[in-house]
Amino acid sequence: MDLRHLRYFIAVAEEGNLGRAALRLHISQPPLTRQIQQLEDELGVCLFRRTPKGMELTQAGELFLEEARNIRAVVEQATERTQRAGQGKLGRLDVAIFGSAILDAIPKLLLSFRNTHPEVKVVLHTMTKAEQLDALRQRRITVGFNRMLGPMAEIGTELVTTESLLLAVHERDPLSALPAIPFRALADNPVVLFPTGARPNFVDKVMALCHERGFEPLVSQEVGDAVTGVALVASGFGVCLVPESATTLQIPGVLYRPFVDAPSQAFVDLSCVFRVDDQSPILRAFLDTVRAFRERQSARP
Amino acid sequence: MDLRHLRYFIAVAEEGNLGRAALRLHISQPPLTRQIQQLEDELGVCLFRRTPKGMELTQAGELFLEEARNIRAVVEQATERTQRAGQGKLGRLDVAIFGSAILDAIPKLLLSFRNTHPEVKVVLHTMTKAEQLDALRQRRITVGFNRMLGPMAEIGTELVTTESLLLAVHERDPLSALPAIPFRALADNPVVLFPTGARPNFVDKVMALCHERGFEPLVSQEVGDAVTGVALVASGFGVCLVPESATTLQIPGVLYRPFVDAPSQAFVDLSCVFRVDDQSPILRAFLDTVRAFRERQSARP
DNA sequence: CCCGCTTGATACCTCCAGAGTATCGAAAGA
DNA sequence: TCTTTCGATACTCTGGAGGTATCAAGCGGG
Repeated sequence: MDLRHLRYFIAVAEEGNLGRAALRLHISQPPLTRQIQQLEDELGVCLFRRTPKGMELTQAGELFLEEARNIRAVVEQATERTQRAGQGKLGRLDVAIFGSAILDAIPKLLLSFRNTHPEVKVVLHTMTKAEQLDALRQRRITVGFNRMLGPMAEIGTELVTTESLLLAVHERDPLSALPAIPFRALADNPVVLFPTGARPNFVDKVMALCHERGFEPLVSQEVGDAVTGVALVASGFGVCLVPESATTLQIPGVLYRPFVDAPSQAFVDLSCVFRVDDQSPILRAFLDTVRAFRERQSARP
Repeated sequence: MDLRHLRYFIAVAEEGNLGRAALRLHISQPPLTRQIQQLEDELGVCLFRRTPKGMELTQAGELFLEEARNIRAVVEQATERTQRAGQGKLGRLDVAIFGSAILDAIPKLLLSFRNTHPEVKVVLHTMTKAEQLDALRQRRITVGFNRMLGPMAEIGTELVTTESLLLAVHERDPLSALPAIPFRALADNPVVLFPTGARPNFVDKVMALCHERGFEPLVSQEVGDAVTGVALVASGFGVCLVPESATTLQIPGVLYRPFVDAPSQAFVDLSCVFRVDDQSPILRAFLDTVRAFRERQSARP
């Protein structure tokens, strides 16, 4: 049996007459006769009463008509859903994020994607950078977010946003009296650094900036993420270099200050990572959203 | 799109490899390649990732796999149900009965049919003989039950059972003292006759039997059906000729007696009627049940 | 009562699409 | 580097879907 048989059968049942059905199907009457006979033979069931007035459905035929219409509807729905999936409008997107990155850009980005692709289920996974790359290779995630990403084989990156560095200081720290901090202040004040873990990371960035200026920072503590770092600042562990978005964290006692001498490399990027060979339409749609987001950001800084 | 495409697609998805899928489908690999390409072109969606290891489903492909399996199941179920309908095992049978015939044979018959064809919904309609014939012609019913049926154009009959005539008498009627009644007694006792309505009927039968013996029955009342007739006997209206099955009506004060001289034509038949041109498998199955029932009846009288 | 119209069925032909054979190119493993 | 395994392509062939012509049966009108 074939979908053609069903199409023909429905036409004959609805027209009640081979000639008119053939007309509607844009074929001639004899092949239609044969296709209906073939269908009946294959089912082993008589579907029509042949009368001089036309074709009348038998009881079995009436039942089969319902079934045939149902099959047709199911097939149509299946193709429609598959096409939406093929356009990246239906499905699932597994996204990896790192501990404290959910501060500013990522929620906005995910919200924007959700608005344009309401039928895509976005699943979030918290992972370190190394775990993200592993998960990408195993296809457990489709896209990851991270900072300080170097070029990697098989992995593509797309910049989300670039943030300048700020210094988190305690309100009772004398530095907080200054509206902007000179970078060298890091040589004399204990600094909380993050994250520990896979290199290259934010710590390297800060160390490089200091070495560039010919001094060694006074490291008081290394922690896992920005939230912990700012918490330690609140407890008097010293100061902490954080990306702009960390200012979302309003912790009592902590103030954020820019650098007065704004070093040219005192910026940190947030990018997303994905397999370069991944042609998934959902990923493509997501990357489009990322690009649109970045353009909107740079348009009104 | 074609059911063949779905079959091929499912095979490739399950084997993960064109070669093995082709083997399983008993075709060679190149046509399979083309059919899958065709399916993808038609949907406008990429369903597989081609890798050197084989064919991996994309996300859209996975969704379509579920849909395809579902379609296959729906089609299978449709053919299966249609085939059962074609064998008369699934569907609906509209049956006409007359007022008081539901006494003995018909309930047993319907019960027996219900046991062998549990998925056929039997719908009962109460109709007079003339209404039954009309309804048959308009296909509002498939089979009817009645007595005293002559040959009719386009209508076939199948004998259900033949019952001998009994006389219903009141227990205070002197006739009730006799274990069997002489037929001539009808000449001297008031008789309740039924039914009124379309000829030929049971009344004609009784009149003919009397005339055959050269007397005219003393008619006290004509009524519509056996139940009313027996009720009148209970009220002292006289005697009433009834078919054997009426003895199921156990009304206080009414006794049933056979005729002592059992006239050879003192039998009345119950038949079913149907369109001779009706090839419906449910009707055929029902008529088979009727024949089997009659044979069982005549085997142990 | 016959003729014409409508209905589905049959015979025969044509041609396309699905299936087969041979072969290629790419990637992974020995 | 060579071999194996995978999918893709080019070419050919054949079965079956579709077309034309025609038939047989039943109904309605003259």
